[in-house]
Amino acid sequence: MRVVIARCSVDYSGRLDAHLPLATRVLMVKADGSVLVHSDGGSYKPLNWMSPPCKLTVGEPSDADRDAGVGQVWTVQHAKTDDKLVVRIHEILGDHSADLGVDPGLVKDGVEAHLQKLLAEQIELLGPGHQLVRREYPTAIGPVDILARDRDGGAVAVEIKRRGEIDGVEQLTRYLELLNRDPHLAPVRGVFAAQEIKPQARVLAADRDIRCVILDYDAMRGMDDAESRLF
Amino acid sequence: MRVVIARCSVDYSGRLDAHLPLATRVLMVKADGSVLVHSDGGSYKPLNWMSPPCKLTVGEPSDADRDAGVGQVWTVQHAKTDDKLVVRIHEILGDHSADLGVDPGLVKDGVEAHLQKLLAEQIELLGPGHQLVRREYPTAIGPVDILARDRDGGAVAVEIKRRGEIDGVEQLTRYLELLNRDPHLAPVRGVFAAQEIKPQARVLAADRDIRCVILDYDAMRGMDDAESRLF
DNA sequence: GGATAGATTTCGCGA
DNA sequence: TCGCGAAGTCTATCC
Repeated sequence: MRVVIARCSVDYSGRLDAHLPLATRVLMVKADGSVLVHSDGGSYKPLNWMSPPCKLTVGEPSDADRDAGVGQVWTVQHAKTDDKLVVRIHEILGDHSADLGVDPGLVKDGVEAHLQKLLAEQIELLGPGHQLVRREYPTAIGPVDILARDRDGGAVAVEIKRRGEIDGVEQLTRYLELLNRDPHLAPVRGVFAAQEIKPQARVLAADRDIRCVILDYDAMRGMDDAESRLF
Repeated sequence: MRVVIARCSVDYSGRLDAHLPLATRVLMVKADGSVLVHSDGGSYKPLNWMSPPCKLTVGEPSDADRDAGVGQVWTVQHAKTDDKLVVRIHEILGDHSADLGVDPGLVKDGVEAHLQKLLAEQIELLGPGHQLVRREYPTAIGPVDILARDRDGGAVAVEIKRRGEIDGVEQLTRYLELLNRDPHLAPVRGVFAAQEIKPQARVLAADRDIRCVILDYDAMRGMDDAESRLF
């Protein structure tokens, strides 16, 4: 890892063209050759970057660049596409290197998979008498998050999202269309379950006779802990 | 901007919980207090981070932490949510600060808006005799990118993407459904226009009788330049 | 300010 | 490798 603080201008060409005027920025060069150009603000996203696999070449400036005050030119060429990042460095204010080694990596918890697991365990949240058929019920266009039966034995397909938006309703609609072709299942009702459901998604779901269920993650997790303690 | 190279462990809690074991990493502290934790690989996305607005507090380690070799503890608390990032620093290998000033910002070219503008100007790319009605034609669920008339006066709704995927076809389908309820417009045909259209999107479009048109951005831009030079 | 659509999205999983 | 869905997505735009 090498961190350079420099006055520079940057040009990217590839999927789009972008230009950064001359200013002082932080250049981060990673061991795999990838380069990030950061300013002192914004979010975690760099102003410009080149993703690996790519190759960094340091070259001399052209006469025109030299006259404009450029000291060196970094060219970062992507290995597989024609994406290219060119950094024209006018002045280096800091240059620091360190050997970081391989990172042991991140441990995560709390995503949609967890919601799905919890809802499968607490399937009666869909209503009294509901029973789980299975998680990830396969269809021709991909698995439905949960397939269940209601108190009367009717099939229920559940799509789970952290945030319920229009896309999720569309997805569930495609599944329902397919599942309803199966005479062993039809008629299949749809349930759209999420921690939060956007108004437009709610309207679309209502229009398609899909029921919306809000999931309380903390309550479900609490229930899970309580159950764990019992056994 | 402050860049610290340190052996540290990191814990994030908020929308999820995540933990990074002890290793050497680069910590970037921006002027707005936001913090990025980078390893020597991956893409531009940090292993962990805290977005502004937030506040960084440097504190003494607890006795247990001190026994484990922790020298100082950074707590980065988000100002509006209860997201929190805790960095336990065992050893500082480098600490560099620089005043970057405000960045003049990025100049972009080549996005969807530009494609839409170019296609509106070169509407005959849809076929001889086509005429533009308007860009961003409003509907109840949002504006259609382009509404046009074909040589026979039939209405044509165009959805434009840089990369054409299933979502775009779904979006256009929703628009068509609405537009076809308007007796002044119906029947409305659909055109899915993109620089590149994924096979699955193409199949779905064909199934819904939506025509696919590939846009050659360079050619359209060249045409635009040529027209500009004429006037 | 809330909702929506785009992103040089990136990331991870499964076929 | 490709395709698809999720993301602590982030960000700009529009209402």
